[in-house]
Amino acid sequence: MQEFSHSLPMMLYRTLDAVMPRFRQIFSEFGLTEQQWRVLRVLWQHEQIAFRELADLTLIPPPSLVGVVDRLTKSGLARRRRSISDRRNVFVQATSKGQALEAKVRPRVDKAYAELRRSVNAETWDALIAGLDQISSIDDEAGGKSAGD
Amino acid sequence: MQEFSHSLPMMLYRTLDAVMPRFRQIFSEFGLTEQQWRVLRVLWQHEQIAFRELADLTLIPPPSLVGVVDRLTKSGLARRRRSISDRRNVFVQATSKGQALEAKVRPRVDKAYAELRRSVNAETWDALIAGLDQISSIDDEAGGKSAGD
DNA sequence: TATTAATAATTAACATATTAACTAAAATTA
DNA sequence: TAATTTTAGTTAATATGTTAATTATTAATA
Repeated sequence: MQEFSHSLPMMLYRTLDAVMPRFRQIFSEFGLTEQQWRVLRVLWQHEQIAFRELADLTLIPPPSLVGVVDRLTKSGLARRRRSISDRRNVFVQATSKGQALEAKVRPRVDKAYAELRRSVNAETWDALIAGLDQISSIDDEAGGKSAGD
Repeated sequence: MQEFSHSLPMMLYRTLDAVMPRFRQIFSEFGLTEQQWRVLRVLWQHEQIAFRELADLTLIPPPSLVGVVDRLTKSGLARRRRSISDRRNVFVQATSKGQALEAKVRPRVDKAYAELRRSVNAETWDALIAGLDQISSIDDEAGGKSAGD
């Protein structure tokens, strides 16, 4: 039985702790949080996107996303739009100011990401991504809350 | 250039989202949060442990750990103890009630963990852990906040 | 020894995660 | 069509993450 410190969850958290600070450093230079960056990152490739889909793509839970979009709106970087056909739905889109930010932030982030990737052996990296992809696609049936109830 | 959705950070978050719910489910049955579990998990193998070391081993940042230990104390599962030699230092230890909890919670968690591990190919798992270990040991020099300033 | 610098834990302020409850709107059914 | 159920977004309550500032204590130095 492996050590607690080397359990999968702890390894995942430790890796995030090692990797994220360099990116958050960049985000903060532009007054962005990590979650705000993720939302913008998605908005930059969608003219407009449904709230729920935005939550899925950013991995931000809906209750949290409400606040993130609120703050992006206050910053003038994004805006909400009610669907006309189904007024329950909300679409989110980047403002022109939000769009303009891409040209400034992305190069910095992309560069940091490239540096990170270069610091790791290529096969190791690919195996890692593949492993993560495999585990993240496991159906969460344990716990009894599956879709088959 | 790979997709945003398959960037390392997003893959790590997605994996955690896939893996953690089954454990949190168990924790909640015993009135524990994930962080409280982590602290107890460490306290169970240390007669007493320095606050800072506890933060390092649980990967819980000190400001957060203050609250976690507070709540564990209110629950009667842990207690603080000031160091006599250096009154700045705080030691944390599990109460007898906190120790007793191990026999109830750990078997459940260990079982869930074993199931998780069985659901993944052995070589994939090992490669994953190895990759995470390698990346998490990268010196965070990017950002200019290294120890060499 | 008085002063200054360094440490350890904590507090503060703000943003986010988690789970449950709630509201409005739409879809379904009696 | 009225009542019921479902769905989408939001609010609420509590816990935690992140960064900076504070407090208490100790160590280092003039």
